[in-house]
Amino acid sequence: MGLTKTEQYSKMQNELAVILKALGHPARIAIVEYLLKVDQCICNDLVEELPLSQSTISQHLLELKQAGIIQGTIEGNSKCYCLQKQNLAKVMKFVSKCVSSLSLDKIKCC
Amino acid sequence: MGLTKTEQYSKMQNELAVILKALGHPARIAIVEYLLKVDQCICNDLVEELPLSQSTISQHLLELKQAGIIQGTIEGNSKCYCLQKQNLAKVMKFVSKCVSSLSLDKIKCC
DNA sequence: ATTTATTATCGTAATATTGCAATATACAAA
DNA sequence: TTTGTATATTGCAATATTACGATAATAAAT
Repeated sequence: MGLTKTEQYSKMQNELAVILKALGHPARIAIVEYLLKVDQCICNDLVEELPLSQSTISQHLLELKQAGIIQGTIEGNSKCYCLQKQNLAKVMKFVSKCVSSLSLDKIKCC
Repeated sequence: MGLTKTEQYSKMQNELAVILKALGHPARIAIVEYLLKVDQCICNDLVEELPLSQSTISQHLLELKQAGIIQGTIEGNSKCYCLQKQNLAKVMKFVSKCVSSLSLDKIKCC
């Protein structure tokens, strides 16, 4: 098999999974953290920052972009990348729902 | 290659990536949401809830457990699963850092 | 002791991911 | 027009993931 049964889950579950999966790699975490620090950057900045080749970083950027975590706009002969609020807010909402119900000690655990 | 260069990133970046990756699958999102609803459950409850075989669900539960998102304790001849606060809080902290810096409109974007 | 219920593990197949080098594309500047 | 800069794409190899059926392991119940 090797195929996720996407059609069996809700739209929200699939969307969340895509976003979280995109964030589920140390290089992409590093990219997001770098963007938090410098606000915006081009691909080449990351080539100097991370221990990966240019082509690999370009692919990680594409994955983050397709998940809606970053946006990239053409600027001259380079491309400016920055974070996108919307989808990070989705994760925030999900996780805070988890954590808040846990911290209220409502949950009877084992 | 096909191998993530784990040793090149910080401990925090790797830990976060593991947790987020574990949450990056609709079935595992569904499991977490189900646990939020029912507090605790056994594997068989999920077999009736999700469109997956018992063995597949068992593997998803293992992955969530290894990432520290849930815990499972033996209870008679079954196993009781429930959410674990600690690691969800880690994600929460990361994402809220992202979102807060974005919502403050501090970021100059493209 | 045997059956039943619950979960884990093994083996397998299909697909996806990770990473790089090489190449292609696009634009700016000389 | 050629050169340089920045990014994307392609092709490939190694590894990981997803899912299932079959089988094992464990404990409770009959």
